[in-house]
Amino acid sequence: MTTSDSVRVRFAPSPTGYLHVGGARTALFNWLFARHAGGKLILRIEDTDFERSTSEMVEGIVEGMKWLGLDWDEGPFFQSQRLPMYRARAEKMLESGRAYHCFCTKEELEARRARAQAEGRTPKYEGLCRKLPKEEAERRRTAGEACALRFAVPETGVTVIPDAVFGNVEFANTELEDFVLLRSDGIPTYHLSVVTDDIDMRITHVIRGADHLSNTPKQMLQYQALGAPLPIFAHVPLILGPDKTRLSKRHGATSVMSYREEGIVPEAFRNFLALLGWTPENSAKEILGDKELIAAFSLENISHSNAVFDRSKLDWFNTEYIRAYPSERLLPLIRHEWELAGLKPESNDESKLLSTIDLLKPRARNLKDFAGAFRGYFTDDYQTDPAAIEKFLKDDAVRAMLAEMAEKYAAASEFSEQSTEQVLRDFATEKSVKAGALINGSRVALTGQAVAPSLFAVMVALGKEKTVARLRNAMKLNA
RNA sequence: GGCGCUAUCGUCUAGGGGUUAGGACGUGAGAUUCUCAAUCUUAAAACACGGGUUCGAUUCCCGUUAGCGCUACCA
Repeated sequence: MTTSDSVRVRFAPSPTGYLHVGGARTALFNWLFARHAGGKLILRIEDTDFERSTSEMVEGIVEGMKWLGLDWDEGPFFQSQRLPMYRARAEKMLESGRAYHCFCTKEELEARRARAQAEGRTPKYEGLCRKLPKEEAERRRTAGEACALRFAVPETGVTVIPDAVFGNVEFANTELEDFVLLRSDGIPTYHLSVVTDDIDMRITHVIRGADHLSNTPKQMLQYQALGAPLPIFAHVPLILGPDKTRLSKRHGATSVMSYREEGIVPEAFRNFLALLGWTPENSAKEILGDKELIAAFSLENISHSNAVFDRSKLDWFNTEYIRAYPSERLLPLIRHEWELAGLKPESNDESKLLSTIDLLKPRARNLKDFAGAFRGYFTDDYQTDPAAIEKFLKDDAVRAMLAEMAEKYAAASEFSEQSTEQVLRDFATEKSVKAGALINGSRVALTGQAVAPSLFAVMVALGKEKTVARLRNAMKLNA
């Protein structure tokens, strides 16, 4: 057995919300680590909070991972289906004296917490029921009195977490309270279920958000109580919004799938996310495909500080990826955008669509551009940008000349980039105007936009018929 | 409040006892004149603060401040 094939990591979201950006980054890091090590990634759904967990959210998480291209090797496992295992673990800890029954009611607990707070003391479970004689606890429990199971935290000493990212992090045991393992309804809390599952699923590396760092001593104590080997913990700094507070709905899109809806290409999003909180060793470039990301990934290069989600950098990655994508790969994504925008391309000729996409993609920043600014390349059902008219077509004389020039094109036997340019330049000479004026005007008349690729390439892409028709129509384009 | 983590350009970061503190995104300027959201050139922009240690600290230590996290019979 080599160390590499023994690596087992997990992504363990709770289905109380869609797959958000932070969760996606955690999933990505786990995936990169597993693939780098040739290990396994396990998907585990932490749905022990029945109140808030829904199956739609499970689907949403799966959908988000698939969109990002993150595949897993085992699961999804559902904690809700593993309840007996948690109870068995809890029972073991009760038997070994590391856990005890607590009969305090929620109300009592809350009242005491409020009082502690009011008196300026640290609100912490005082261990009232810990002092209960075993026999009495057992008697009350069998008599049917509701009770939770608490872990008996050592009253002295420190628990030190050897974290692969942050190094040794120490917590005094006195700071920890006797946390609940099993709720009075028999449902495990997070603290019990993660530990149980991570042991049972033979997880070797726990890679998760730094928000769990403070919970980790509670988990370490259980490993010790259970005599189980400790996994390697690696806590990953959090992702913040532009105002440096934790990324949340307030900041707009936090669901991964909303980025697909915004026209982001999945690889661009993945690349962007990978570089949020991690930098590959001596790598000058930032555009990194999955293979490169996997090859370079290591826990050591994860940063210790939180990172701000920078939308403009995401947009840059998106631009780079759209440009680099072969048009064959872009086409299905663009078709999705066309559907959303209700655009039906007039041509069914796929090679024509592909060549038009190739022409356009160096100027695209977003998949939506193909259904928005570039609409006129695919359908006659488009609007001319008034600002573009204002810029290049407000002169009646120019518009009239374009209409006149349309007839030159109609009469032309050849229709190539060279010939179309020749026609225009000859016509400009004939009219004693600058070719540029005609070119800029034509651009607006032909595409509805002030920005486009080289005009003659555009003409060829549109074809003779459309070029003529749209130039003839130039007179009607009033600002 | 307590505990924990963190602190390099606006943002992501590299670096590390002696550096012109490097790169990328974004921003400004210029070039191109067939447009620009393309391309090229270029500029501005950072070691949070205060004490130590040291010949020398942005780097190591302590403190302060700030931000974030945890502090539930949520996960």
